Amino acid sequence: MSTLGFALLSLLTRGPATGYELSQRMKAPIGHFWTAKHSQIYPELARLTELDWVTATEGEGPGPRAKKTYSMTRAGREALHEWLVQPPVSQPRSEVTLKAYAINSADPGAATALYEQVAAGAAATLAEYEAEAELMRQAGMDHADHPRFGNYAVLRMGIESQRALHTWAAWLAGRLRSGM
Amino acid sequence: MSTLGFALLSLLTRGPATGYELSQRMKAPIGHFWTAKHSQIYPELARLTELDWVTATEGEGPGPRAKKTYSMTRAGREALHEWLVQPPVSQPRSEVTLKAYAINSADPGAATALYEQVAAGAAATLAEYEAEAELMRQAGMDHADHPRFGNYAVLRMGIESQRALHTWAAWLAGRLRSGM
DNA sequence: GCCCACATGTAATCAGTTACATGATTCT
DNA sequence: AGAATCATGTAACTGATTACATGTGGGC
Repeated sequence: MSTLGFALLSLLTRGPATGYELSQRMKAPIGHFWTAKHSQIYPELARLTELDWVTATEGEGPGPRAKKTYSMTRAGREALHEWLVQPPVSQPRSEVTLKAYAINSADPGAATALYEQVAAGAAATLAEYEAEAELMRQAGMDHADHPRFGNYAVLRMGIESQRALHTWAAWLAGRLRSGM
Repeated sequence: MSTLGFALLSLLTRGPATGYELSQRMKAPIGHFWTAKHSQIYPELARLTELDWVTATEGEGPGPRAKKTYSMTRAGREALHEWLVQPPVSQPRSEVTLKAYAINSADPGAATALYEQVAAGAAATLAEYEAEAELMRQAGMDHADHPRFGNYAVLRMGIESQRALHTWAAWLAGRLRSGM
């Protein structure tokens, strides 16, 4: 099973949902670290159904096709349970870091502007996440026994990532300015 | 042109190379943020050659085929120059963060062990990167005018990323222990 | 003799994005 | 009347991994 399959199972731990709702749920907070379009989600749900890791109950849809609400099965829960504690393998990809590798081939002014912009964007996103995290703490979501502690944990990673990006981009912009 | 194409051009700013050498060069430091197998690199070099962004000079190879050494052309340098200052679009993917989202469905003991392991791994990688960065500073690579400043900049992002990962994983492991 | 480094490719498959296709309800 | 939201799918294509395929030279 692909990572996306487990991502969908993870989303279903928050309760049954349609493919459409799963794609909405995927937006925040895990969308900061894993995304998929509906065109990838629907076939994946079909595969999960084949495996009997999820089941669908059909109902009246707004369009020409039936609306299907998916729930995890016992087998799905077991598969997820195992996957969750396997050491992760995927390595990150970062286009902005790749660009920094060839920075001496870039126009200094434009490059400085780019990394200042990246730093500013990271600062803005960070502020957003911090505000959301504060709301979550007020709801008690920062305790491991809260049913949506996972949302808080993911947001914390978002905060750490954006902080790292901000620190780095601001440092780089500064270096470029002093080297001009 | 795909991101990989620009990654290869970036690697060629360090001097002409064969496909094989490019795949070696890709290992460190940019391999921490962008990788490709040789099976993806060779066809991509062919596409870059079609575009006249690189040229190959052929020579005797160790195997049945000729060894080709690639160099960037003026057009390649111009294309890279433009790409370097375009705002990056790709969003990161993190399997370990995805797993944290469904943490309440995991076995608490195994999950604690997993995040402790992630934290320990990040600490080890961080120490490695710090040592390498110190060597680079001694070589003067921390100045924007040094021809390999890009290597140092990428390594700095590696340091910030590992620091963020370590902070987060250690925090999460601590939370899981206190919630047990 | 066997493994490793050097060196280059192709084929099959899987993962992910973009575009195409349909249609009801609700809000402006 | 037109746009947005709800809702589900397929087709075509691009990007990336795994597996197949070949062959030399050097070290143990």
